[in-house]
Amino acid sequence: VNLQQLRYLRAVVANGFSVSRAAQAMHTSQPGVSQQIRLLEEELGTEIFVRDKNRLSGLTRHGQVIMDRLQSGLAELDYIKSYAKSIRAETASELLIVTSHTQARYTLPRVLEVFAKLYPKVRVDVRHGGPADIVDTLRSRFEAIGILSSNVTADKDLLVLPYASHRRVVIVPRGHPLLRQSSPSLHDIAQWPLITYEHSVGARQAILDTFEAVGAEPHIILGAIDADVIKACVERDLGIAVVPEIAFDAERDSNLDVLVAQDLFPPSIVSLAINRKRVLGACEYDFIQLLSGDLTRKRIEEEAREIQGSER
Amino acid sequence: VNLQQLRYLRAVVANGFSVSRAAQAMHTSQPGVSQQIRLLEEELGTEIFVRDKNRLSGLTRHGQVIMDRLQSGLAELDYIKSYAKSIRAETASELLIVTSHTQARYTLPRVLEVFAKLYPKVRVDVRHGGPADIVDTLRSRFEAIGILSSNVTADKDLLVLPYASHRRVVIVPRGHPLLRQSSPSLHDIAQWPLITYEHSVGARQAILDTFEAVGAEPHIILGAIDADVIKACVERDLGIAVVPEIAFDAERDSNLDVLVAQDLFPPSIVSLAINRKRVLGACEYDFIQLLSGDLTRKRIEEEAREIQGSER
DNA sequence: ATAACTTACGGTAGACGTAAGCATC
DNA sequence: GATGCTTACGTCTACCGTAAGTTAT
Repeated sequence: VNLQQLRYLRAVVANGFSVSRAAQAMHTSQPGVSQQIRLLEEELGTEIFVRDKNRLSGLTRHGQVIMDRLQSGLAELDYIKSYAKSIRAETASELLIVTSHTQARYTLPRVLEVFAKLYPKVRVDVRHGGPADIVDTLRSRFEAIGILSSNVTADKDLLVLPYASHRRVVIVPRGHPLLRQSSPSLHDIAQWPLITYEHSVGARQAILDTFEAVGAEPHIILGAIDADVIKACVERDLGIAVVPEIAFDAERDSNLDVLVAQDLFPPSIVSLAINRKRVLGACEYDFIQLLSGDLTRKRIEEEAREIQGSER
Repeated sequence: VNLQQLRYLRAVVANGFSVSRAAQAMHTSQPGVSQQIRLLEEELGTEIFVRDKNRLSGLTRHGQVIMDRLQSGLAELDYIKSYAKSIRAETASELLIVTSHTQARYTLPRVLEVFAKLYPKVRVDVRHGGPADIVDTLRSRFEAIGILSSNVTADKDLLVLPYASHRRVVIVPRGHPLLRQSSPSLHDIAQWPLITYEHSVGARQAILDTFEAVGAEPHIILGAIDADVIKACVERDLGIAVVPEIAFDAERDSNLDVLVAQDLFPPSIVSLAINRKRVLGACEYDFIQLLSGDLTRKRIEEEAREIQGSER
């Protein structure tokens, strides 16, 4: 068994069971990948992929178990390389930030601006995705730093530290009838077509749950991936929306109004999330502290030590 | 980076930083191991081992982090092979049981006898060691099945299911003065030289804690690794001892007597422990159910599902 | 006919083993 | 001088890429 074979396997899965795309991604030839996978299956004595009409189409039952172990195993080993690279450079040479679109768009830029001055040579990659994507990435790439704007269910592999809370507001087109009500209720708001996030975004569920808790049934007219799209749609009077306060800028969004009934929706809790196995360096700690002064190195080290308990 | 290199690395650590012994263990030549490790260190750009007078003597600070990830990563990948082997054979071809000496000696034989009839072709390896060894093995070899006779601190990687409780008894040489007391206290018992387990055995601490709780200070005259040695010593009147009731056999141990004051010591809780990542097959479930009828397949599957929660 | 995986085959890198070299006790 | 790690070097395996083959849409 060879590491390369396992990487090929992972690449094939990551590329939707396409050997050709996997080969491209791995900068190698397609037959090589094909053959190595066959060899591996032969050596293990079990089919990993379901072959459908001479094409890979999925994982066998056993393949799923194998891929599970393979993913986490390779993640560990890959981190060794990432870690080695970071210590070689003394200070990290790149940061991988995974976060929600809202954070990437409305809070990170300020942080990145300051950070870039502190560490002009560090490349920062920002990815955004839904909570599931973020957690997935934190699991498979230990070096990533996650910023989640949803309440992630406690995860034994991750260290999750809430550090901020953003109020949510209802935005409406300028001069909207709702503005005339002194303190509109959730039921009042539910009367109007609602524009909200797409399924993969964590905030969607939080918002819908709030309506549901009081028995209100909003009519969702559109699900968008980010607040910018939502705002654009609200401007065009397609409906109203609930967004984090930080996504609203009174100057730029002059075509929108905010309802005063602020606290109808629970705030969005922003947390830092990192893989427990991650070893942070000075650069990372500085970045994190820029997110929130509360997240000091000392505190993070304490929190990290906490739950572990029984490590040898 | 090559899988083989990583295996060499692990072998060197496992063999007390001896390259030669690692090479032997890996059935290869010493120079090969030496060179591959150098190559790996070069590729990673960091020293993993502390070299002391042309000899490896420990891990560097970075080496520790690397080895940590490497151990768990390789464990995952090795399990793939183990798993593949087990599905190839339809029923498992071997079981690895790790347990305390007491269990291995006094409860397992009966179980193994029945199991051998059910699965005559399955080879069963029984290892014994202290709680730390057992947990270590369960962490690095997922295929292992652990039977712990101590209360293991909750471990996120392991599924621990208590299934039995053994009373502890005080054994004394036949006709010992203590037998004349109607119900001796812990203080009375502490008057006599005590033979107990060695440090690595979990029961030692449980027993000493019991004395300490009432302020008694037994004089430990000997620490042995297993109950058989302890019994032999008690027979020769070196002292008295506290052992699980199952370790005492009235017929065979005719030179010993048991104190009637039974419940002075807390019982020894016996638990099944398996790695959460382990996939159990019919053979394993049958083995486990032989340990205790309560440990049905259904129950184990339920318990396994429980704490996970947030897996993708 | 095209797209995708598989088989066939030759070249080459790199892992392994032997043998010699060095350092420490 | 014995032990144990390192360097040097030749061999040989096996991985990879090219090219041709197969299969299904």
